[in-house]
Parts: sequence; structure tokens; C-alpha cells
Amino acid sequence: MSRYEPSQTEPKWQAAWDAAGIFTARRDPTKPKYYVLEMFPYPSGRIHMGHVRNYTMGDVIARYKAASGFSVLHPMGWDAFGMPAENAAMERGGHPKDWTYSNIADMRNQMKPLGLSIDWSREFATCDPEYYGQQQAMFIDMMEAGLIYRKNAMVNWDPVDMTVLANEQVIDGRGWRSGALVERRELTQWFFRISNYSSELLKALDALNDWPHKVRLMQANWIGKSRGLQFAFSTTGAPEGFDRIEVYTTRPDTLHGASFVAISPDHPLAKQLERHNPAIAEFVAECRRIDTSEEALEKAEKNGIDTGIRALHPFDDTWELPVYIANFILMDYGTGAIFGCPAHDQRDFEFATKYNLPIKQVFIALGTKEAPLSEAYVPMKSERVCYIRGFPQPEIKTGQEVIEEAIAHCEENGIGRGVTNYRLRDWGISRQRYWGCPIPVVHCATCGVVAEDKANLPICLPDDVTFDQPGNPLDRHSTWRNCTCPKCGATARRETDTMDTFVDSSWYYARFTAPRATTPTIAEDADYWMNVDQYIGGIEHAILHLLYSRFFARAMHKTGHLPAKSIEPFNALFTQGMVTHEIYKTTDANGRPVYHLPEDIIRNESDATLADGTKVEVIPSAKMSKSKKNVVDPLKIITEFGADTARWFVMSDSPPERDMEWTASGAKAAYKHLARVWRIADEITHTNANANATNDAALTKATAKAVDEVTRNIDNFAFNKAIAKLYEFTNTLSNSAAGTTTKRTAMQTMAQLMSPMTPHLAEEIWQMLGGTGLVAQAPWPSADPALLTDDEITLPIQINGKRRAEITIPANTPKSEVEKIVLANESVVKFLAGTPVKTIIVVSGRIINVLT
RNA sequence: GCCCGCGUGGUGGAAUGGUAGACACAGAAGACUUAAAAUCUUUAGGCCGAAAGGCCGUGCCGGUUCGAAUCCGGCCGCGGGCACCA
Repeated sequence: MSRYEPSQTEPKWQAAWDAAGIFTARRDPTKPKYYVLEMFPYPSGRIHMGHVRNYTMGDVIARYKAASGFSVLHPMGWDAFGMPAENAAMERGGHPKDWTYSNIADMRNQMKPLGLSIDWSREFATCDPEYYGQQQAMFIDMMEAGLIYRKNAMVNWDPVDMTVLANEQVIDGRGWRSGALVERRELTQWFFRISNYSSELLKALDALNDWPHKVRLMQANWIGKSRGLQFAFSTTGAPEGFDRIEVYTTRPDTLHGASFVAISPDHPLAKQLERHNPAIAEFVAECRRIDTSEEALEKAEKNGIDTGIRALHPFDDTWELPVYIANFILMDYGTGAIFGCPAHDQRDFEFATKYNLPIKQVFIALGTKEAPLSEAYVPMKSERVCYIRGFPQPEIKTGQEVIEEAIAHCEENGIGRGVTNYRLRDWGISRQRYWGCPIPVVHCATCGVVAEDKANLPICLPDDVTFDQPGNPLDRHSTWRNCTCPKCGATARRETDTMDTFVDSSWYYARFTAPRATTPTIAEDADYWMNVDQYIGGIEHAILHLLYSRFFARAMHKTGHLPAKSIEPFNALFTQGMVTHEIYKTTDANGRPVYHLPEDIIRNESDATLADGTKVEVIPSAKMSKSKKNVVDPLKIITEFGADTARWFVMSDSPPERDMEWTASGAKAAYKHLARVWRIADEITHTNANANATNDAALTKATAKAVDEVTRNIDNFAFNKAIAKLYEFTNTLSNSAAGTTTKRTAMQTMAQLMSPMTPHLAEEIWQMLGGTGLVAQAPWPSADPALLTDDEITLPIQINGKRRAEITIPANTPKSEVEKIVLANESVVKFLAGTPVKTIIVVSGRIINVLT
């Protein structure tokens, strides 16, 4: 007898797979293709359990599809540009490039022992010049196609470090390093015209049936289509050129309740006024001390300042409304100016209360009388209300109806026009940072802004840079900055902004189809492999990454880099949950929290201590993070139990879309189970039991059911249920008194069913039982439908909705017969005690409900 | 603040309009063992009961239905996103 020793067997099978080259993706015209992709990782240097879970899910699908006869593409790469590399350079010295490539090497080494069926020959990093050079080529094509432009936009400016900050680098309105109050500052930046595609990106969501409903809903809300009225207020007392203020409203039905006009602090009128009015200048400056995030803006106290300008109501030019500058009006949405109707908008209500503005009701709830409001009355647009202003007599209508009438009325009278607006803004891709893809553009004194000549690509990042001072090293690098204009040959200046890393991740899926090509893609490869059949990643990417990718695929199609079928690049999407763990905390002498690694904790049922007996506070589970030290190193688990145990555990118990709790005991239990399966297989090879018709038939039937259920569960991404079924099947097989031949067949099937989750163990068992070749190349088993049905079924009987008895009857018993059996049932008779029966509801194969 | 989810035994979860708690973890009892580990067997939502059985129970409140963890309305709690984190 030998033992289950994954440390011996796992490397052996990994070498066997490599030698057979079975994970190398090949265009095979004789097979249907299947492209499975997990969101590629940022090379932080260490893999974590979240990665293990993410890649194991993809691997289960990849191996299952390969066994099911598909030609599978399952690649891996690195989302390698971004701030952490620059931060590391600033903190520890060194170069972002060295840091990144060394992290990639480390992470690759940590991933290989997991035994993932990845085609490593296609690996690339987005910081490879071969990759970002092609991205630059596409940028130039997209520029020519009119998809890119420049405009002014706000950034977070750290006035002490003299540098632009990312939103996450702004903490409570201050720069994370300098502590200085952050200001909003305007810079000229590069934009993709994603808003040209607002309507299409929204409409196309309807066809993404294999995407989670919630992701589609989140994207739809993000795009934010609205129908409204755009019109202008005439003004009095405004500076020259501002005799009209354009506003946009989705509730033109409330125009009769308008009590003020408010403009954004970034509105041209506000900018004009701040030049000559110190009070306004101070207020606007104060507004700009909020960082650029919408969250900060929304949470800030709502403030305004009266400009002294008056707006004339379009229906009555004797009706004057004060014009405020208000900190909650976004310049990016609509026209950057609104009118406020306090009676029917909570924010306007609070604003009006604060500044003592009139609150005039336009409509009231049915069956009520006009009375002073304590909060805004905001019914659904579809709800019928009583309009008390704007009509000769009160009229009962829905908001929707009156909105449409109001738009029509304003259009007829030349007051304004109905417009469809989107919340989605153009995609600003300029970053004032070094470690990103350089924007391939040159600034020439005579020619202006000129795209680089494609022959000069890639525009590589210079290696000789330092990070000892804040700001963008490219800006300081005079020899890199100086270049010649591709148009006129004069001396020119290179663009020093680099691209948002979301650009890098918006097309890597396409690059994987031809990763070494000297063009961004190759038509034959893209035609064969696209689209991604199954995309897997975190829900945190539900909006930005996925929306940008959907846009970029369209832009790539427009510029000839992807076929028309690929404008929606991801056929199916699955969003997995996080891996969580308890947090262990003690407190140091100064009262500061000290966190401890799980491996340093002795965990009892009710409490936890350190090795020296110190009590440790146990904080409920949260996402694994370095700062809280609630991390488990996958390598340690692999060393102790093997990769299959880690893979099995992350797939068991929790449904994949939900967070899963990592527990040491759970990991151990997974190992125990795998060892048990191994032992049962081993026993089968050492015994020789005779056939037994009844027991053999029962096991054969159980095997067919296991095949059926595990297959369906994998198809539905219900890996936890597939595993539960495999536990059950293990118990059945272990307790079975069937003959050795039948048991051997059952165990071989078990190996196949387990192979997507625990590929090494499956190969081991497959070999033990004399299977041909590699189980990784064996065709997926199928179940004989005749074995899946039962002759007899047990049905519960309810009396008035409460379960009181059950009966076991032949599966094909007709309803009328079932009723007779139920009424004759001893427990039913006893329970009814003569009460007459009104109805019997028989749900075939499910339940019987007797009503009295 | 706005948008989107989630909430079931001591724990992870199963059941997505039809027997609530499959499967597993931790627990308890037993077998084997000099002992421990490993393994195997049994047990297990709560309350009442010797048992048969009964009552209660899916975050909270209300509704629809013969029947609700599941559908609807309102609330509470937790998580994700909010355009320069990736």
C-alpha cells in the first residue's frame, strides 16, 4: 500500500502535460473553439487565494471544454503598467521596469505549481514594448478615425508635491504624501469618444444574455440615458455674453415650481464672475478644494452663493429667479446648469430651506390638499398625481405624461427642445505618469499636435529615469522629450502623458489570439478565436473595465483590427466573489492595533491566542489584505497539501459568485477527502470482488447520476454543487458492495469527473486503474438517460399547507390514482378525522396538498 | 449621497413557488490502537415530550398564494462601484 503524496505526483503530471504539449492552443478547423479567459492579474509579486480561486474556475471550464471536444484557448498575461511600480521605485529605489518584470517572474513561478491548463507560450505583459507599441499604432488609427480628441479636464493637484494625484491618493481631501489640501486644476488631456457610442453600448446590453443581470443593470445605469428638456433662461445683470443660461432638466413638468437657477462652480459664467467678485472667487475656490471624485462631491455639504444675477422664467418674464453657484452641480452632466424645484426634489428642497427660497408645489398626491411640505414630494414618474399649477384647472395625470406635454409645448413655442442625454462621459486617458504606454503624439510649433509616424513605433519609455522627486520623469527628460516633427521635420516636443492602464486591459483579450504579431491582431486568428466564450473576473470590474473593453472592441473594429462579430468581445461573463479570512488583532503599548498572520495563531473553538498564550481579538472575515495580515499564502498550502487540495477547497462549499471564507480546517478537510478518494481507488486495485447483479446495477445507476449532475453543475458554474455531488458519489462508491469490475468503472468515471478540479489526483487514479493515456485528454463521460430515472418516487403530503405524511408510489401513477392513494393513507385519515376534503392539489412528482 | 448586490443551524452552504437545512466543517458518542495520529460507524436547527408526535424557525415588519427562504412593498445590517487603485 502506498500513500497519497501530492508533492511527488503533482510535478510529475505537470511535466507529462508539458511534454505532451496538450495546453498549446492551435487553430483546428475540425473542432469548435472555446476561448476561456480570466481577468489577468496585476503583477504585485505574490499570488493570493483570490487568484487561485479565479484561475481555478477558469481552469475547470478550460479542462471541461477540452474534454468535451473543443479546441481551447486559455492564455495568461500581466496587467503590468500602473502606479504601484512607481511607488515602489519612490519608496525603495530601483526601476519600475525591474520591479515589474521581477514580480512577473515570481508570480509565474508561484502559479505554475497550480497545474493550470494555460498556454504559456502566449504569455505577455502590457509593459512589453511589443504590446504597447501595437497599442500606440491603434491609437494613431483611432485618432485618424476621429475617436480621440483633446480637451480641458480637472485633475487632483497637490500644490506641495506639484503633482497630479489619483483619487485613491487623496485622503480626506489631502495629498497622501504631502498632506496638503488638494485642489482641482484644469489640464489639457486626451479623450476617447466613448460617448459617441452611449446609445449603442446601452442597446447592445440587451443581447448579452450570458452576462449577470446585475452587471448589465449597473452598466445601463452608468450610461444613464435620460430624456429631458433643454432650454435657456434669459438673464438680467449678467456679464456680457451670458444673457442666456442653458439648462437641462428631466422634469420639465416641474418648471412651474422653479425657485432658483444653479450653475456649476466650473461653469463658464462662474469662471467669469470669480475674476471680478472676491466673494464669488472665494466660494468657487472653496468648491475646488473638493477632490474630483463624484463621491466626495455628493457627500459634501450642499452650498451655494447668490450671484446677484436674475433669470427670467420662460413662461412669465416678470417672474425672476435668483442664479446661484452651487457646489453640487456637475459641469460634466447636461449643461452644467439647472433650475431647482424644491417641492419635488429633495436636494433642491434642502437647498431652498437653507437659503430661504420659495417652495412651490406643482402637483400633489391624489386625494390630498396643498399643504406646506416637510420634505420634497417625489413620486414615481408613472404615478398619477394631481397637477395644481400649469393647467387652467387641476388635472390628474402621470409625471411622464406631463413631461412629454411640457417638452412638446416648449418646442411649439420656441422655448426649448427635447433632448436625449447620457450620463456617460468621454473617457479621459491622459496620465501624468511614467509607468504607462506613451501617447504617440508630437507637439510641433508649426504643425501643432501631430501623430507619430508609425515607422517610429514603438515609442519606448526611456530607461534612464529617477523617482527621487515628485512629478512625471518624462517631463524632466529633455533628450526623450525632444524629437522631430513627423510632418515637417522641425524640432518638436514629445507628448509626455501616458495612457490610463484601462486602455492596456481593453484589448489584451484580442492580442492573446496572436500575441507575437507585428500588427495589433491577425485577421485569421481573431476570426477563429474571438470572441471570448467565457470571461471570469471580479465584480469590481462590472462597470469601468468591461464598458471600456466593449467600447474599445468597437473602436478596433472601426479601425480594422477586429471583425464585426467581436464588437461585443465577451460572450459570457462570470463574476466571482472574494476570498475572505478572519482577522487577528492585538494592541501594542500605545494602543495601536497589531495584526497577526493566521499561521501564527492557535485557534480554538471560542477564542484565539498567540504561541505565547496572548489572547487575540478575532475580527469577522473580510477580503484578504496585506495590511490586515489575514492572508494565506497559496504556496504554503501547496507545499503542505498539494495544489489539488487548494483547488478543491476554493471550489467547494461556497457558490463561486459569492465570497468564500478560507479556513484552515476546511483546507485540511479537502485534503482528507482527496486522500480518501485515493485510498478507495488504491483498494479497488487490490481487491477482487465478484459481480453482484443488484449492487452492480445500483452503482452503475449512481455513476450515471453523478455524471449527469456534475456535468450540469459545471455547465452552470455551480462548482460547489458539483463537488457536493462528488462527495456523495464517493460515499456511495465506498459503501457499495458491487463487484470490482463495476467499482473500477465507477472510480474511473470519478477520476474524469474530478479532473477539472483536481487534475493531478485524477491522472494518478486514472493511471492506477489502467486508463488509456492522460485523463486530461480523455473524452468527457456521458450518462445513459435510461439510468437517470427512478421507478418509484416518494412524495410529501400536505394537509392545508403543512407536511403531515408521505407516500412512495410508482413514478408514473396517474393523478386520479394518486388522489385515491392519498385519501386512503393511514396518517391522512387519522389527521383529517372525518373533516371533508375540498380540493386535492397534486403537483406531479413534487407534492400533494389536501385542502379542507 | 447615488447605483448594484447579499442576508438560511455553532460554521460554509443546499433547496429559486412545492418535504427548509443536501454536501461539508467544527462538535458529541462509539469502534480500532499500549497511546496518539489516521481511519471507520453513529448523532446532530431550536423548544416541549420517555416515545409517537407537536409547536417554532430562512435579518425585521407587512402583503400575494392551496403553498413563500424563493414573488411584491417597507425597513435594518453587510459588501461592491462611483469615471486617476487595478
